[in-house]
Amino acid sequence: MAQPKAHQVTLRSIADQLGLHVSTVSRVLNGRTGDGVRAASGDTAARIRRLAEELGYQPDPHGSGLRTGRSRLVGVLVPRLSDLVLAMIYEGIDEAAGELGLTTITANSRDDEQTRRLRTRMMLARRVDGLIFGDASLDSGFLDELAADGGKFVLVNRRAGDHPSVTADDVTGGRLAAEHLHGLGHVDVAVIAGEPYASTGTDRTAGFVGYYRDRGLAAPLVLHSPFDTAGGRAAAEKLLSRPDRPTAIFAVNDFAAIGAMGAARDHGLTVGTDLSIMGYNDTPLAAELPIPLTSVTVPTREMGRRALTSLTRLLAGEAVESERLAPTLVARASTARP
Amino acid sequence: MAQPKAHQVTLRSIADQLGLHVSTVSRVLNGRTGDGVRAASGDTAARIRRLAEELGYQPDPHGSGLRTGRSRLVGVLVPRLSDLVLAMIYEGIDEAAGELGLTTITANSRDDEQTRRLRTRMMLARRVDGLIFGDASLDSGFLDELAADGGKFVLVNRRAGDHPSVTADDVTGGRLAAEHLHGLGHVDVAVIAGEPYASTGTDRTAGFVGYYRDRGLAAPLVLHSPFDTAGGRAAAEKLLSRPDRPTAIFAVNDFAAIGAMGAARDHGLTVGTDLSIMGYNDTPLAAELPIPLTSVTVPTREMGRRALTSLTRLLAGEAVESERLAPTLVARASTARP
DNA sequence: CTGAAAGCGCTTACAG
DNA sequence: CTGAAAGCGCTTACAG
Repeated sequence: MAQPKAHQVTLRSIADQLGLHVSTVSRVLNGRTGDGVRAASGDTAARIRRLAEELGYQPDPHGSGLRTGRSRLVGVLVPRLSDLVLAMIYEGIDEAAGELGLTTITANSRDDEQTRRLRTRMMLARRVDGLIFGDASLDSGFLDELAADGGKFVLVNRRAGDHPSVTADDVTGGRLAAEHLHGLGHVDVAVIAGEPYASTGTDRTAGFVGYYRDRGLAAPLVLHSPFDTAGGRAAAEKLLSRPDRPTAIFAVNDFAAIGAMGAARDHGLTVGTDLSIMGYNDTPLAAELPIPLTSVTVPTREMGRRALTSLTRLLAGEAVESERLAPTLVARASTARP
Repeated sequence: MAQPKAHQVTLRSIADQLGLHVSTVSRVLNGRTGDGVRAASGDTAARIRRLAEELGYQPDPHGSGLRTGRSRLVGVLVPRLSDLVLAMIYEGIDEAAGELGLTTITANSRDDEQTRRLRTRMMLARRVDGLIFGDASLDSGFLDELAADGGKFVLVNRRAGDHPSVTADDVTGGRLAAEHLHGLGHVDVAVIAGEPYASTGTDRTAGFVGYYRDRGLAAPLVLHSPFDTAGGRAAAEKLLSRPDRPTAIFAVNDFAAIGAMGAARDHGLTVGTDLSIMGYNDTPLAAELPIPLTSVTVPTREMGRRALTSLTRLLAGEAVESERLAPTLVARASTARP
């Protein structure tokens, strides 16, 4: 026998109190308002709605989920939620989900293939209706498999293969960065490029390098590194120790840029004056740093919102196109003429 | 009629293939291994387990949830996930939850009472088994109500009322900060105290102020502010504009401290030399800043893990005690002798 | 407009 | 050791 649940309000308890059948109550409470078709007579419907409201009825998702085969649950996989950019994207996703009565569950993959598979599996076990991946690797093998198995998902922040994605136009963003530094007069420039498996880093780098190359200028130095502060510091350390050290550094991520600022200080260089450094994403910190950081703004939360919208379209059977949101550059004190 | 689900593996499909009854399969697959009691003969059990494994059986939580009245879902409410400290706590919670086969859902309350109520309601509608609040307000009215209604929850990071919580010992942390600055010789000190409704800020401030008061020294200046960089900058701006400006500032949060560093620079002060600034939480950024930030380390992820453990105990009917984790101070270049 | 039935997948007390 | 039944709460095609 089932556990008696704590005097829970169910369709049945409402139906019984009103002397109606539970199916009638269900029809009314699920009735898309504004329809021509009515689920019950105006009077009956009103009585049902009033009582449901009064008792604080909340449909049990286990019941409806079991019956409909849909959970109204969306899984969101990210490299790590403690990466501010991903946290903000997730906030956008969750905000949009909440407005549609969807619930999100999230997990960190730490950009590790095995963890990615395991956590995806756990989300599928939870019967999510669809997934949003914020941790796509350019090597899209896992996603290809998942798609082949009928998995429904969209990517956010990073693109991969031909899977539908909502990203910023990172190539353009990288080009904006190059245009800015070149415009200031920087010719010897370097890129702290992030991880090679992430389209964000590689696209920004490609845009940046392309700009210099297209003008027949010396190719920028490119160094890969983790996306965090320590990674940026280590990469900048290497760059600044070279005899032909650059006059400007473009880090594909604000946190890496902050790390680079630390390395600059260690080398006795004043950022903005002796060395220009810029970041990417324009995190809330960038403007408030002791030396405000030039960065490229990306509509992070909006990216999350759109990814969720895209996913719901996909789940509704519509075809969805990838979206590329436009970045803009914000010049601050960390970059200046050489 | 129900939607035919995509050839899903169910207890029934396994039972049919093996010529067994679904209840037998259920008993075997739920059998706590290592029991003296066996759910089925060794041979039958082995066949069931082998087939389940082979087909990749994953129990449908809608079925078990409906039946047992438990969802194995935990709700986590935070002020905002884009606050790094909360993101790290959440990571700890989710990590521990995953190890126990629990799934977490999270939401931002933005420290807004109405949002807090709404999002809690949504989690309850999702039938979470229990809740973890990372956004407790010292005015614990809402939590008192929830507890009276039989809601099961623990608090994390911030304490409130007598509700079970897992926090750092913030009073001690504040005292450590005071001891450090006083030890360096700072007498004119100020506190950027955060929001008055959060125990983190008020406890750290109380510990700090208490240390100076206990020694008969002038009471530190105390200014409340938002916990973020912009808030810290604005508060420091005020402090540094005073004729009797302090020689050291204790910000109860690293991000506020970074904002204060910006304000110092605007005033032409070199942090560490002309003005000491310290933060709290020792976020990964602190050590990597151009001027490394003195801070108080708190085992953030561990706090999250323990909160989850506490909640599972509570849900199992055990009595749980509040926990206070010990903080330690990390001295860096941002604080020095006046 | 409303009722009655079926059944989604699961667990568990009961029989044998 | 295994089966059979009941029932958790819900939705939906079918009748009337």
